[in-house]
Amino acid sequence: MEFKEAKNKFVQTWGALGSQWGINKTMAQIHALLMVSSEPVSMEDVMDELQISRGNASMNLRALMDWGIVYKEYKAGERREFFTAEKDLDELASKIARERSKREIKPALKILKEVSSIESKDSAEEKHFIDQTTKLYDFVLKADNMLDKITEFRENWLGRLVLKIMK
Amino acid sequence: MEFKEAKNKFVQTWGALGSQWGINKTMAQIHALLMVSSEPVSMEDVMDELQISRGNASMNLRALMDWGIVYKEYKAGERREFFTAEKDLDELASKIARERSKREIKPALKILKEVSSIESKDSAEEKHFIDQTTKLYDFVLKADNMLDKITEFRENWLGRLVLKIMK
DNA sequence: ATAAACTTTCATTTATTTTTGAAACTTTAA
DNA sequence: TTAAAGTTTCAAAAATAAATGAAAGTTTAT
Repeated sequence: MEFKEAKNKFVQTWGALGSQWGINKTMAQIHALLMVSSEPVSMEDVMDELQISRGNASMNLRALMDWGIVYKEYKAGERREFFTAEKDLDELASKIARERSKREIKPALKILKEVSSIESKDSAEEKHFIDQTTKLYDFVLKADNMLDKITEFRENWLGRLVLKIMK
Repeated sequence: MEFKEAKNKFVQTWGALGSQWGINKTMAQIHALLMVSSEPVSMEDVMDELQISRGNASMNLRALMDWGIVYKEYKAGERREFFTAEKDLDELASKIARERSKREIKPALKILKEVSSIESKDSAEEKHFIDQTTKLYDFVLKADNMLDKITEFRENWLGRLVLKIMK
């Protein structure tokens, strides 16, 4: 396999994986492209390589920046904007986890709490509902906190040092 | 909030959360419904409660059984089939993790390995590609193994005992 | 053997999500 | 200040994913 083929395969695979996890395919593909680019990439380049429209490129680059995993760069003497991806994988995972927690898990938790707090009538059906949603709330909360802990730990410099030494 | 309203809200929320994570909305809703039902539920009930067609109910129930998180049950003297969800949340998480690993992560890993194994030409661009995809392979592999370890641990009865005691 | 009760399948329809592209907007250099 | 270079927005179009429903397939009781 030659470079160009491999690069394309990687971009397609990353895009497909993204779709399966609820991330728009093009967004994942752009991210893949930037991940393996040694140099900052212009919007024009992204459009060319992925054969997508300017609007699409613009919107998904913005979304990636909102997620905090792609950065804008300015080159001296260049008018255009260039983009680079966060290449540190621990940092990447941590940002994705933080963002999904904020956007999806926290709001879901709020609703789980609400629905598990209804007045307990005495039917077995309602008792089971309250019991099950309460358990779910506790479980999701615990899982979410675990992600937070990992993130906190990583951001703490002493932790980082330990990580580096361990590696 | 009364029971019926709370139940509906829970089902909708679980469905929305599913969509965001790449799981078909109806599949997630059916799962939610079964999770909070104290009694086994017939296909007819599912169709009624979620206002969906027989075909849709059938296919999504099958998909949930393929994931190993919903079971068929037979009631004595009843011709119809009934369904129940896996209600143990650790078990549920473990099955979902196993299944996503098998269907999505393992195949992606295979391709990551392929593309990271191209002959290294000497351009910086190609070097960077190989370096980055190799790192990604290692990272994803490590994350995937972690999930396996957690699952293994949970399945081991001694481990289970420890878990119970810790709780 | 057969018909009633129930489930599955899949071609077609519907709904949802994503993409396009052209107009509006912004920035910069001259 | 203005026009060229570049970016963003968003209504409409296209692509994709999901749902329907009727026909085909099973199973069970008689």
